[in-house]
Order: sequence, then structure tokens, then C-alpha cells
Amino acid sequence: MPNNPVSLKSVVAVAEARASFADHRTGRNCRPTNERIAQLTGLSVRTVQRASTALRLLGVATEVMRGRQRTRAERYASWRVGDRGRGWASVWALHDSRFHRLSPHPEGSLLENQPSVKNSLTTSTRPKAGSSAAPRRTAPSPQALTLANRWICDRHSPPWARRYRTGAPWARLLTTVAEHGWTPRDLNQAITDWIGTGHWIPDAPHKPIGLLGAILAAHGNPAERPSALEEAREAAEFTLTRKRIAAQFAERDAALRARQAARAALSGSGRRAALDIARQAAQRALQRRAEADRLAHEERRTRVDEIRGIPAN
DNA sequence: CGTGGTGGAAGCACGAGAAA
DNA sequence: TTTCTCGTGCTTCCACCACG
Repeated sequence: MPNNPVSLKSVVAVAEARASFADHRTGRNCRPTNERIAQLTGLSVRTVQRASTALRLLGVATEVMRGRQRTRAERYASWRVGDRGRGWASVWALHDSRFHRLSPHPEGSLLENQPSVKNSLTTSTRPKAGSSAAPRRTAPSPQALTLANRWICDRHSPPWARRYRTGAPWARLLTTVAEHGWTPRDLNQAITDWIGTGHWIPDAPHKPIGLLGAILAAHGNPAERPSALEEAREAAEFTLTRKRIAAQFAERDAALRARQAARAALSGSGRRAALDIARQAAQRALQRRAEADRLAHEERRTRVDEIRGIPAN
């Protein structure tokens, strides 16, 4: 800030004062007036303005909304809720310093992987074992490496899990939990539990591996996987669902078999015999009814002839 | 080098006084 | 009586200067 210097002490004082007004978890909704901050810090309003500018330029604070005079409608609305202020102070959001790394060029960088200008690419002498050379580190276990690589690729993992391009830096830390069969879900559940117990995790932790180590240490026994209960509940629910579906299939098969049996019975010998008997009975009933009708007709005719005096044949 | 003060500017609303 | 102009209040930012 040329021609507008401000001391680190003042910047820190203003940052602390602003932080006391912001939401602790998100850093948002920081809206004190410059005069209020000046009262808290004992600095002048002008110095508070300079320090706020420094915070903005450092990338740790963003002025979300400039302070301004309220419009008449806004003032009426404010009066209804008991706020008689005439203006609105600026709204700030406090956050971490973000380092935005550019994505690699799809064709590859021209500045990387340059051929060495040295004539000889290997050293002529090799330090003997036991000398002052650094000891060789043991390679991380394949389990831990697999867990680390899966974790940094998991879409539920926090952004800082992708701080490093591979999971190798994380592997040594995850050796113990990998031996106990932890999954990326377990790691993320441990992080969620950590936040849920009142801890705060910055967007870009200074030492993410150390932070994860602290989270794992706080979790305690690595044999107790954080998501084991949840997975057991899901497995039980899955089993119940499969049983229910199997019962539905069995019920459907039974209904199918019953329908096929009923259809088969329609063309059976018993049904044919019964139908023949019924048909013969119906014919006999028909013949009896026709005979009865004929007799009744004969009787009526005889009676009519008697009344008319016609002698019977 | 760091702090504090001064003056100017922007944008909006309100109130008082002058003008139509 | 209505409309217009001007000063004031309130918040912010910025440049410049004096002082320890």
C-alpha cells in the first residue's frame, strides 16, 4: 500500500475486531461501521479504513456490499423492526487466503520436463550404507496407498484432500486405519464427526496431513470404523428389502401356478364328464317340460270340446 | 515508517425556504 | 398550494499532508 502505510499490528487489531462481528463458522455477516471498529481498537477511523483495505488486498476479507444510505422504503422497513439507523455499514466476509493454482495445459507445459543440460545424469560415486546419507524410507503399504488414492478421488472428500496430486503423501498417515479396513467414507465420516464436535476446519488448512492426523487421533481406536454402524444399518435395510422382494416373487409364482392349475382343470376329463352329465340332464329336463306342455295342451283341448258339445274321437 | 487529520466526492433522503 | 433548489445528514472511499 504505497503512500498509505498501515502497521501489521493495526491490521491484526482490525481483523480481530471484524472477526468478533462475523459468524464464527462461515466468516460472513461482518457488518460493523468503521467508527465502531475504531472504538474497539482505539485506532482512528482512517487507520481502520487502511487496515480494511490491507485485509482486502491480502485476500482474507471481501467487501460483499458497500455501505450506503438507506432508501426511504428501506428505512420504513427498518423502522418496522425497530432499527432507526439511516445508513447501512459495509458487509464483509472473512475467509482464508486462497491460492488458486492454474490447471495444467492440456498439451503440457513447455517449461516442464526439459531435457537435462548435464552430460552425465548419474553420480559416479554412491554413498555406502551407514554413511551420512539419508536413510531410505520404507514404502507405504499398498493398502494405505489405495485408501489414500480412493479418498482423494472421492467426491464427498473435502477440497483440501486434493492438495496433492497423488495419495502418496497421505499414505503413511493412513497405514494404521487402512489395516483396519477403513474406506474413504470412514475418513469423511471422521471429518464430519470432528466438525460436529465443535471443531472448525478452514477451507485450506495449512498442514492438511497434520489436520487429518489430529482428526484420526481424536477418533481414537482405529478398529472402530466411523461409518461401521451406518453401513450395518444400510446392510440390514438392504437385507430386509431383498427379503421383501423375494416374498413378492414367491407370492407371484404361487398365484401363477394356481392360475395354470385352474386353466388346466378347464380341459380335464372330469370336467368333460361332468359337462356331458349336465348336458344330458338338461335334455331330459327339456323333454319332460315338452311332454308336460303337450299333456296340458291335450287336456285343455278335451275340456273345450266337452264345453262345445263336440264328442271326443 | 506509521498514524491521524482534513478535504473532496458519491449517492440518497429529508427539511426549510424560495419561486411559480 | 405546489414545485423546485439548496443545505444537511450519513455512510463509504481516496489523496494528501503533518507529526512523532
